[in-house]
Amino acid sequence: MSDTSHRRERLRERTLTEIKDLARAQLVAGGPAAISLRAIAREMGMTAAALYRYVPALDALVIELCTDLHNEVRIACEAARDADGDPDPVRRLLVMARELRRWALAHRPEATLMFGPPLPGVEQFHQQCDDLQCAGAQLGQIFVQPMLELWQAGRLPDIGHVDLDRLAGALPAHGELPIEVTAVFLTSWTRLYGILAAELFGQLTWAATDTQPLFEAELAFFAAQVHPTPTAAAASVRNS
Amino acid sequence: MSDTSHRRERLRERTLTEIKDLARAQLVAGGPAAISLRAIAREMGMTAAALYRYVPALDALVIELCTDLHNEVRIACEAARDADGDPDPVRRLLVMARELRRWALAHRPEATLMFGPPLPGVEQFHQQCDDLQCAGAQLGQIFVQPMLELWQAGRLPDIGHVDLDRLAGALPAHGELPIEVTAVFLTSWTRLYGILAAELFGQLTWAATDTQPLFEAELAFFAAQVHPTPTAAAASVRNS
DNA sequence: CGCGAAAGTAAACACCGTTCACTCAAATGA
DNA sequence: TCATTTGAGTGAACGGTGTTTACTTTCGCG
Repeated sequence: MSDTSHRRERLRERTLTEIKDLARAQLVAGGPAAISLRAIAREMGMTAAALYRYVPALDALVIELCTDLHNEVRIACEAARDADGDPDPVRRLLVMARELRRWALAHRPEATLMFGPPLPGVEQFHQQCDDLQCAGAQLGQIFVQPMLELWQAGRLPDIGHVDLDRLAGALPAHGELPIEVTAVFLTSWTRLYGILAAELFGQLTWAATDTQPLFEAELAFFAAQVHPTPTAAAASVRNS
Repeated sequence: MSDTSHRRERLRERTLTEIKDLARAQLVAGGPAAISLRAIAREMGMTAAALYRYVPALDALVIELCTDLHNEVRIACEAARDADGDPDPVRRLLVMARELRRWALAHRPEATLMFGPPLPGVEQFHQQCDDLQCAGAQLGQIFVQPMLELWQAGRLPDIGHVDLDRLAGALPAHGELPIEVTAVFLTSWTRLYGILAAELFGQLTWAATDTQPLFEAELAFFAAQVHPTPTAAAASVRNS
């Protein structure tokens, strides 16, 4: 009973992955706005209405795709980190950040969907705060974790001029992180995000065409700010 | 002859501003994707086809709206700067940056349109590099200018770890700026942009709900990096 | 084999951008 | 002043979108 039922489910899941694959293909081909249920159905030789057996609405499909992408880039960063092998937190951060940028520029439409503004109304926005940002938070966590290690080792950079009291009042409930780690993470993350998003969205095409020097400079700046451990780990600033 | 013709032109221009006003109202109400020619025409008691006497296409209308918004925020920043009156370049930069953030958060849909990814295809993207980024560049220029003054006064912050050679190879032709100024500008601009865009796009709702401490920290950090002039101007770090 | 649930279809509704042929009024020139 | 040209606006159509509803078909399970 469950055997054939499983076959059913597998078929269903296969159809759903086909839907998501086609959605991604459309995303790659024409950007986030080009994702269309009718076009997916057309390509699958089906009616658009049939897709509603698998997806409650277009928004949900886009959100799910967005979640998958967050996981994909997180796994890519983790893989790059593990492939490098260096246990030094700073080195791990640099490797992951570079992989994040590499992935984003190699998958611009996907990155635009992930890091750009949420598409339609406000519902999806809140959804992003709960469901998707779960994946988004997981992506952030792999950067938070090495910073936490740095903090535990007393190597965390000084939080420049951040008003910790006010920042502490603006944190979500689930934050069990030391406020210093949060401050350093947010500062570094938004700096990298700014360079990446600005390039992705063509915000500074009038000022520069290659943001790699800026990105590397932020990485080097961060690394230089980390308090050196007496033993080694000062040579990890070097590029890969 | 030209008298009546002028009246005609005024009427035409009045209609065009009405179109753009309604487009902006839709933008405010429902985000960039909610801008619709048919809805504008409906609200004006006209046919959608009639709008094509005033606007070549929806994309062009959005681009023009975007240009207007860039000018509007630039003028707002200039006004804040002039209202403050302090001639110190650092002080002017801080005032303008704060006004930029205040405006963006007070006009989130408009800011999303301006600072988010370009909506449809790639054509608009290039248009943004030429026509719109003309307005975008002007917005950037009011921040470049005080930095240029700082450079002339020998007070420009040290460009952290930016690879100036590589950066110099990635600049558009129209750049007659000293490379150090460009480097400092791009670094500071992308840092502020990152905080602003991240908040606008809900990218770190899982990590923080108020980015004001981060923004102020970046400003303070920049101000602290400026080489002090022998006379005064070190007290201008204070908030307004 | 027959039943029932799941999958898929067809049609409709309400939108959207855009184009084309057409009307109508107003400004222009002789 | 009168005919003409120009511009604004209309109506209909084409092709596209998301979504819902009622209906049909298919297929696994008892």
